[in-house]
Amino acid sequence: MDKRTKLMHTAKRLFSEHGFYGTATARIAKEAGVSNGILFHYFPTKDDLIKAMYFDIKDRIFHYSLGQVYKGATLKESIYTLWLAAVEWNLENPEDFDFMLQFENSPYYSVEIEKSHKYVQMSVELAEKGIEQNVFKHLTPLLLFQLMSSLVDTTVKFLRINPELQTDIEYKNRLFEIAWDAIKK
Amino acid sequence: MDKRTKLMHTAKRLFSEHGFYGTATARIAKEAGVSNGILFHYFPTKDDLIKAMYFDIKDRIFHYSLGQVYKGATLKESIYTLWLAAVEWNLENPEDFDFMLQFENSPYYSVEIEKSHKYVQMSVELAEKGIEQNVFKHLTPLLLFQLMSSLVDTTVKFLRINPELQTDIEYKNRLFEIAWDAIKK
DNA sequence: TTTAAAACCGACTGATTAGTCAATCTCTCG
DNA sequence: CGAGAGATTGACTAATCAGTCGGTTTTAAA
Repeated sequence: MDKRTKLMHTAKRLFSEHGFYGTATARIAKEAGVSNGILFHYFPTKDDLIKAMYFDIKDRIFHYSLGQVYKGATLKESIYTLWLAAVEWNLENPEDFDFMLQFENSPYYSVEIEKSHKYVQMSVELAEKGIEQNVFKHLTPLLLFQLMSSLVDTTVKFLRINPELQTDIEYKNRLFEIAWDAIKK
Repeated sequence: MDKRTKLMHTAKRLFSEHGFYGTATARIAKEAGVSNGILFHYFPTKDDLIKAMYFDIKDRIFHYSLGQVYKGATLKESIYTLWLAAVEWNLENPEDFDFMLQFENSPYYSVEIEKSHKYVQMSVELAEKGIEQNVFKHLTPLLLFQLMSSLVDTTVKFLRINPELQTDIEYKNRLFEIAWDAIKK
């Protein structure tokens, strides 16, 4: 693993545990087993590191989710697949999840940053389709996406403190129905 | 206004704008027009200040919301009233809203802290009632509350970037239906 | 009026921080 | 091989930070 990646791994762990505030750059470098200088070689400022991590995580969840949806699926099937992919990915990557929550609710974040990512763009297109087909409530597509996202987040938080339900696919289906009922007409 | 309150007001403004990380205690004291020492007289550590602010905000939204629900209301009416009260309070107090989002998604936060507040306890009781009456989905009451909360947050974020909709009560009712559909059986 | 506690001040400090820099090493490719 | 670019080091610094402290003022009750 190259040092840039090592740094991001360590930073993710420390940020999710101690927050942006509680994590010194020197500590990140030290625990990553690299020199202090190399951190600033790859990420000119601490903020750059934080933002780079955000885009990296979004990229990975995007590719993970996209690989799951298949062409012939109905709209509900596609939404279900994406919902489940997001839930499971976040459960399997708790540090990424915590990092994202912190980032998206910090002053770093803005709607512009959100909209700039392919993952969001693709989801919004799907929402538009659902509205056209009269399957979804007639609301702004971006809002529908944000609603789904926040329900995913809440679901993940819930399953994290109830790990015995994580393997119960029947229960997960019921949790999906919450999200589906929220957006469907 | 006493200095303790002044400090909390200023801290709220600075935290919501620059984050916990980006706000120095000295700056809070200076902009509040009080001495540095008095901050640590009232709040022994910066963390104490942050936590005190959290409980203060929860208290205020609790009293605001509770004043709105009336005795004879049906379950749906009560939920609607609480939903609307939360949405409007957050829209009218954007700094409190931003602060809460940051706090609740930071390492400061835990389920224990959440459950410790009356506002949550009362909401959970309402959720229990709805489940018993077979009006709500049969899920953990706390989960139902958390779902509602996150939908309120998403709604507030949405209305903030679409201010022209904030006075449209018809539109707000449609937004409420999202939340209602999510939890109702 | 006395007294004690609480409120208040702001200069100060020791620790910590993000970021720099001059030097060395490693890799790649002509 | 040789040369240039990128990778890497870690000691260093200037700034900043949370929190302290010795002393003064205000408050309120006795």
